[in-house]
Amino acid sequence: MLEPTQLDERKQRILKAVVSDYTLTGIPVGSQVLAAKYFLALSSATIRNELADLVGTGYLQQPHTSAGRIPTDRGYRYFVDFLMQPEAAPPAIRRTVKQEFDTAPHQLEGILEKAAMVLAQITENVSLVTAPQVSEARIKHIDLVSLEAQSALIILVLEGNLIKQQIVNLERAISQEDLSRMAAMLNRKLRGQSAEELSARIGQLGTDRGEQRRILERLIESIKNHQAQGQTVVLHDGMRNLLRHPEFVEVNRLEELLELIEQGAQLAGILQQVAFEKDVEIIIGRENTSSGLRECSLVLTTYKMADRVRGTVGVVGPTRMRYGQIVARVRLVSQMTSDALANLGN
Amino acid sequence: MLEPTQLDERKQRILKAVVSDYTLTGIPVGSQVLAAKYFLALSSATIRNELADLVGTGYLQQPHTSAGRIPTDRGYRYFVDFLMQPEAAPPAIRRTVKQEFDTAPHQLEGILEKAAMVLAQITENVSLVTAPQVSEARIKHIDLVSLEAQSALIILVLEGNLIKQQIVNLERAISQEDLSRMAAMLNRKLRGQSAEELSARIGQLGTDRGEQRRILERLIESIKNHQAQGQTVVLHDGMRNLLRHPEFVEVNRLEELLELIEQGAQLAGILQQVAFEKDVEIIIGRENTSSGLRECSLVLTTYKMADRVRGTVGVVGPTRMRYGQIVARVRLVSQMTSDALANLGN
DNA sequence: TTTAGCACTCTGCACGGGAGACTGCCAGAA
DNA sequence: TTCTGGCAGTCTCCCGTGCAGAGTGCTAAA
Repeated sequence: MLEPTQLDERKQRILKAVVSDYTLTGIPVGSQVLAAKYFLALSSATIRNELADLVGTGYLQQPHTSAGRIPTDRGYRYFVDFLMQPEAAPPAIRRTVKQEFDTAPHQLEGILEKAAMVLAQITENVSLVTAPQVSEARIKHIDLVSLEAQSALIILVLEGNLIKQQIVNLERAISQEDLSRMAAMLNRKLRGQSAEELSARIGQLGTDRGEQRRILERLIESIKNHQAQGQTVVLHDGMRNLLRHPEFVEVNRLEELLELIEQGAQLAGILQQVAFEKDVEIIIGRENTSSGLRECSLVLTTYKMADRVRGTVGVVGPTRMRYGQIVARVRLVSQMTSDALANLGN
Repeated sequence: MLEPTQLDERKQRILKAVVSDYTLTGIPVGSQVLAAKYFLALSSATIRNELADLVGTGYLQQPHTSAGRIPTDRGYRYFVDFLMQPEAAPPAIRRTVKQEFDTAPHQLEGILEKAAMVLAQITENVSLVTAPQVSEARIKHIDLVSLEAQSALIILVLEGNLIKQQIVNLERAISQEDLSRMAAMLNRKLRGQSAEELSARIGQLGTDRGEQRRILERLIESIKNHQAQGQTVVLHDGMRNLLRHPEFVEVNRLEELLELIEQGAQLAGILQQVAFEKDVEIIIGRENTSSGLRECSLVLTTYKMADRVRGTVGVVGPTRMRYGQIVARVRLVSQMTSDALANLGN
């Protein structure tokens, strides 16, 4: 990997200035601008030499001969790893966020939707939020509802008051009374466990309880299916914000991107594969495996519930984004989300 | 209102040809094209005279002096009311739709999501689907789950296996056993009623059951709140399709439109106000009250559950759309949605 | 009432030239 | 050795021009 020592201090300052200026203005940055705005002690000629070096080593590029410089993906990466400093969100923003979370419903999905909405708003980009894995969530309550035609509805109340439902077909019609009794029994035995743990536990119900056992098997099976289909839900908001960015005036790229976001399945895969070594993970431009994201960056972090990491919150936008600002705001929303989920209790 | 007799038969045929050709090609239609493609018996000069009349009466317009004609909103309205004939969806499309609905989950929200997805796909526009009013839906099952800190979770299973939840604060902690007993009682008394009917029924529980009554009041209240906030959910899909239409290369309009769709609240209002006199309602261009839709058309119809109209399905797209085709496809999806919901039983 | 012909208008596109921005390089200064 | 001023070169962007093409409206004749 890159070492910060690869660039001397002056080159670092110049790279930082180019990234900062370009992310703000969207205009390629020339040596004169740099000299005037950032390096009063140096002449533009000196800066030109440094810029040429930075182009040579792949941190900057030139759209055309007589244009200023813009960062390459590598340049952004260096900036993000070694030069960037998060810009704490201003009080007004913090206040808005707090207000929004205060009015969120006391329930997992509502909170995540709120998180997506707020994050899109304060970053002016597209927000992404993954819902937790169902199989890892503890079961709070099980209910069985009799439907006509020999089938029943299984209702699972999970941590965060998340509700999952599934229809099971039974061999014979079972009355609501019997189902309620069964549900009461299941509640006594299974409360507080996760669906994953359920699989192990299933033998302990005894062989004589054929019907219960079958229902339980269906239940576990359905939860696993949910998982296997890669059905991780990815909430998103703020697509409209994409249109504001000049990099998307060409509509072709945008279409691919919108499709990726609307369909969600591929995104879910990407978000789950992210290795969270640091608190905030940033994926820049061509570092993305997906072609639709080749000119985009992702800024991602996680949120927690009951002290365990449960899902991802983050932002997609053009590679030219104000990383320092966005990182701070993504972190803020992640924190508020975790707090809101903690207030749900268990 | 307009009478079909306002236009003689030849003008009708010309208007129809202009609308058809323009919706297909997107190119303003000139007199020569019309003569060559549609009116072999007439010269272009004759058609020019007719076109000039149609411009004079407001059915057509000219983008500029030396361009062909395009329909005005009024022209589209006339076309839709008197000239259009629905184009039955081809077997391949019908098959896709059927397959998608066959794989939909047995549950209201899943079916509506499927409807939105399919409709977006087969119309290549943005689909809209409203969820039913909660207050009108019959209650299948009520469950109460004890949470820590003197609160409980009310779970309502409604028609279509739609689940609604709400947290209530209690004066004192109540054990899960007591809550379950209470739930069993509520189930016996309230099953099969709608939330609206519940309000009337509340007195019959007797004054002695203070705690139950309070829970019930909260429950009704929460359902009403749901309603009052105009919280009608509007599902949508296919935003990416908008980018394909040449009318949206100018990104300004698009942004307003995307915002309208993503936020949903205003749309919900529009969709609920639609008076369904015919089976399919079409709103064209400036007939829309909302400024974001001034250059869009809506093609809307309803779906049913248990023989009652419960929600709206439809499409938003540019005014230049193939109305005949879209109407047939919206109808198809509406029908399939109603069928799928019927299979859920009650 | 329809048609042929014609002059007219407007768009779209290609071309060209000039202004502006920025560079790279070189020679001289620190 | 490092920095700087100067200068020629290059490329984009913008604007004006001119031309081809499409389509019209009008007029006069069939």
